[in-house]
Amino acid sequence: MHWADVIALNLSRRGTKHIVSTGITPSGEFHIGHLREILTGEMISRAAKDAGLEVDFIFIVDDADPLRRVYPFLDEEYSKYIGHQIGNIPAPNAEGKPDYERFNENGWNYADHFLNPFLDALKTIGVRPRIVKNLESYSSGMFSECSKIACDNADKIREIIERVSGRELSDSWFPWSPLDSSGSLEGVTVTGYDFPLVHFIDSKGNKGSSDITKGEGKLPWRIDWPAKWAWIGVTCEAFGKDHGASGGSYDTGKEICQLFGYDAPQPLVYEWISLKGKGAMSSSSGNTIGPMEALELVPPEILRFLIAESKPSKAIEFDAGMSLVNLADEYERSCARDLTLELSDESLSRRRKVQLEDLMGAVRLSSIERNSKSDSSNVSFRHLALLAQTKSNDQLVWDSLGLNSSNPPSSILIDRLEKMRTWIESPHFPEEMRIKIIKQAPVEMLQNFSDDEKLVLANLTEMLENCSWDLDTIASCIVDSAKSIEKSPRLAYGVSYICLMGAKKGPRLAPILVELNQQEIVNQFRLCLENVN
RNA sequence: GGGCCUGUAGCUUAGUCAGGUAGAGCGACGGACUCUUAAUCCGUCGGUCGCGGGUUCGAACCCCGUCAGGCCCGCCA
Repeated sequence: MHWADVIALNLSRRGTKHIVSTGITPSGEFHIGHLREILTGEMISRAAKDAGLEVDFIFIVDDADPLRRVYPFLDEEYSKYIGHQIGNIPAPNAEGKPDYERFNENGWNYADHFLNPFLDALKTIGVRPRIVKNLESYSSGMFSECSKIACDNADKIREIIERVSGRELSDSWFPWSPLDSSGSLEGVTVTGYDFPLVHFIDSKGNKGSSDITKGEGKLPWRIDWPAKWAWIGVTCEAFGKDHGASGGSYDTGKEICQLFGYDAPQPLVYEWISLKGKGAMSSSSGNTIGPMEALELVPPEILRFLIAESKPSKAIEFDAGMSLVNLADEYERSCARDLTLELSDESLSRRRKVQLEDLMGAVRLSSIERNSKSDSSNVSFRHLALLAQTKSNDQLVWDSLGLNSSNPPSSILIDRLEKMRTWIESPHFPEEMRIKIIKQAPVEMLQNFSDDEKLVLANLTEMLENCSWDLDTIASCIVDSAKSIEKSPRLAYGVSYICLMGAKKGPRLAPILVELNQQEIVNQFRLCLENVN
């Protein structure tokens, strides 16, 4: 059974109504690592719906979190906002400076600045969660009840965190972080509690009080999280392995949640996505691929497939080079198979059955719209990469695929071709996929030619020189150059590939040659002929 | 120091919860085809399941130890 279906099955044992939650702090540019958080949750939701459950899928935006430091993409001016809640400070402009104008005019804040493009990207991959903003939730009193319980039971919470995480909390620790008069959560020391007020002294020695029912501060993360579960009614949440480690925030949250009179949600821990050969994704080192950038290259259903086919516990190494080709082709191959039919075979081993079920689940969860047929283009990535490189315009590609006005290309295929062209232009496109005629064939390969191959090369050179330069003629020249000495055309193709591309195999030749200059090609063959002996 | 996750064919991996002769895809190799293009079709090769012990009639799976990579135990999501 697919991993998402396994979770759905567990959920069905707990009840029929569920709230599946995900959450991210928009403290900087999103990257595809964040996509795993959202997609994992979305796939669980979809699987749960498929299992007949009623599901609400939400995305909690942690815009109540403070700005931790001045990130490399920010101007030094942001240092004054350290400790301030990211939903309450201006967004950076192109130079990384705070954009006061937009902030004052229409409230364009730091969190939204990073969040909104991500939400757009989510739309294109078929993810439309209900958005819950933390800052709003605090100020509208959604956290009030849990905040009161937390403050009333500060000792119990302290005990749980110290025992479960094994770390010691300072004497001044309190389960509420008040905002000081300047709007900062940092350097504030709690001095007393008298519901609904938490009294404090800030870093400059100013005293003040924070009303916990009005969002004049927030719960620290380890309490904030279980409080969300409780007030929202979260029954399932997928989270990164950092939270999932034993003694981590899920473990403490699970117990703290009980104080709120709520059972912790069904957990699912997922691994990180890293960039192949470059280690973990990190915005500061520039070692990152944003969801938007990824979606320019990768068709959305294939990005989904990447997440769907990997078990959450497996680390994913993302790579926009050859791995992408293989991934996309595997998706196409899988779509083309009739997995239901294959599964109906009684003689299948249990193992084989499980494999087919998982694959079927992955394909099902990869389609952009739930319950739609798989978003297959029926053309392999490899094939499309060739067409995009050898055909100068889209119409020629459709012609080659046998598509015309009565049998037009699908919107998926049109989208694929557009992305393919972007990809080919990008530095991510793998060299081994790039079609290019080399200037000089490797002499070593030429000198290993058999007598037959030499003969074919001589034939071919002469035939190409004298033929008319069109598709059919070129093709028959190649075939005939071998047939004339009663050899398989394969031999002639092999010879041609070595001379033109330095490899034993290659893409179908005639359509490529016809785009090139006849005399240059002939000259190249002639040059090879001189080198064979 | 304490804990968690991962380690299976060249690559990606399934199988580990419920122990029963190691499964798959890709690649590679061989063959067919050159009449939709690195395609397609057919076939072959490929694994001491990180390592060492233990339990068992039987271990990739359970137990103990060990090595390697990653993560958490810093209010950090």
